[in-house]
Amino acid sequence: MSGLRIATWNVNSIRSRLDRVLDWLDRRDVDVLAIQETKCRDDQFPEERFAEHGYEVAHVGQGAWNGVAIASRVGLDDVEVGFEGQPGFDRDAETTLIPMPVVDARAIAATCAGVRIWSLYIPNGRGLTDPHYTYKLEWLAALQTQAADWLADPDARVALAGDWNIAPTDDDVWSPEFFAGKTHTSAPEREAFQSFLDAGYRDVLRPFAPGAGVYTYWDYTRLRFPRREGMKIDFVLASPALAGEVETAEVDVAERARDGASDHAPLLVQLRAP
DNA sequence: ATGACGGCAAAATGCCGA
Repeated sequence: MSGLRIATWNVNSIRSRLDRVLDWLDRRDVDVLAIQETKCRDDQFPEERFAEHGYEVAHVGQGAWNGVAIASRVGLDDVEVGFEGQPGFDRDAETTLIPMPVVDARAIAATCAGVRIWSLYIPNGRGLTDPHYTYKLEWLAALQTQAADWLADPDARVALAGDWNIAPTDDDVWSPEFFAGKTHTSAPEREAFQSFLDAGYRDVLRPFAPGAGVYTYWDYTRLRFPRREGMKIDFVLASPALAGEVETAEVDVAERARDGASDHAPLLVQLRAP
């Protein structure tokens, strides 16, 4: 019996990417997939198609934006939408007097074969002086507070999987200069990412793909993919116990090369057989 | 100095993305 295969993928619309996502799950023999940017309401999510391929799905959607899900063929228990203290964002704060922050569909959890999986879509930030940037940092701080607690049991098997919208080191972007003054590489964002590592979480990919030029995202424009100009912004951060079970991890870059691909490639993690 | 691609929708232009 082989070990669990866990993946994360920002699919940039599950309705546009449905056939290729299902095909990828089959081809890569994936047990659990954390999905981000489903871009649909709960009633629009194609659960039946996933069921045909043997997967149960937990989803929380927000229409055209955001949306996260977990698809599993090894059980899907204790589903949790959002995390305690998850901040909201007020889209109309600039133009309306009454604050109306909305808790975005950016976090969902489930326990699959004994692993607590979080599918996370960290806010983009937009610009260093944008309210969305403050929101991003608050969101990460609130998540870190909870995530640190999830490590109280040293045997806890926890995976924080998703689109972190942070490139933690200069090796993780094709041009550090290009991103100077922009989001994703700023010191506060990198410190926020580091705070998860300081709490004990580990980037499960880096040991298997060290150094520069390992990316999970390439902009659709400017021929970024053929020019190999990408960013490493998708991560599976694992608790120490879970990280110790990892046999190998890889970015499926070939999936990004296909016609009609998401701008993100999937990240696949293979655990050792029990 | 802005756009490019791509997706979505109170849709044929505006928004969001990183």
